[in-house]
Amino acid sequence: MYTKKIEEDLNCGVRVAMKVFGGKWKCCILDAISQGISRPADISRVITDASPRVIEMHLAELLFFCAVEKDTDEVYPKRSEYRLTALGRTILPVIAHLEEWGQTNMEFVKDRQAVLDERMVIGMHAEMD
Amino acid sequence: MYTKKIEEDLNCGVRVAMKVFGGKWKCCILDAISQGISRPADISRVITDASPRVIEMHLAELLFFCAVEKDTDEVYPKRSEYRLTALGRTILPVIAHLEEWGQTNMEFVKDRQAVLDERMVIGMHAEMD
DNA sequence: CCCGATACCGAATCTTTTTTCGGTTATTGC
DNA sequence: GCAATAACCGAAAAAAGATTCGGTATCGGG
Repeated sequence: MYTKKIEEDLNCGVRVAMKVFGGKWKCCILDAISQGISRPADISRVITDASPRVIEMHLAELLFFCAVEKDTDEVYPKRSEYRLTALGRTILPVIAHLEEWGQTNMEFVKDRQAVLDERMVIGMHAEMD
Repeated sequence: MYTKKIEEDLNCGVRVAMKVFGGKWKCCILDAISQGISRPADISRVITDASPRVIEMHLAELLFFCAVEKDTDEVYPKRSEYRLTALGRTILPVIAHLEEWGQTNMEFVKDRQAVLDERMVIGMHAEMD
């Protein structure tokens, strides 16, 4: 985990939520675990865009904030199983809400992003609209 | 806006949502605008922790993705008013959901964070739990 | 005529987050 | 005995994002 230089304000609900499940891949990880994909190696195989390292780090943070719990077989080959806690399960509907908004507006956002990408290639003339 | 080096995947709803309102202060800005605080200078006065510059940049992005619309008086002193678009209004319930989760779990998350902060001061001995 | 207000932009600098890469431990399969 | 697997950690490097600072423009008050 990181040591922050700038004091963070956890008096805002949105910030608190982002603290717990705001990492780049945390929603994907929680989603995978909720589907029964419980071992780190399996999660890595499902979320191929994320490096195994970041999945480890995110799992450690989710564990620390008690969104997931771990159960490790200490004999080798080590096998860990991650499961959602009661707290973790309360996050799922919030993620579902985010996911729904994103799915609804995906095409529009992609289109706008394409405009932006094009501008970067050409050289950023023209206005923002 | 920033030029990304790593190609981002906008096929995930959560990522799409975070793209549009995932900046550090975007939820606060949308909330302020929804309450009728429409001018940049006023938003800055309300969100004192954010620099005016980042508010400008976030407003530009919200504008680009059509979450807000702008209406500028081109005579000096320039006065701009930002309002939520129909799209922007659809974000509010999602933010409310995030905010609610955060409020519900604020004390718990703060407590865990305190454990982490303490560890940083002392020097990071001990396990993660 | 300078100072403050308003809006906004560019660029350097910092902080935070993610990625990459190498390592540890110990078992199983060849 | 060597490679593959599993989980995980540390540290450097890269990328993303936020902040700071200075600048533009123009009006109005003192």
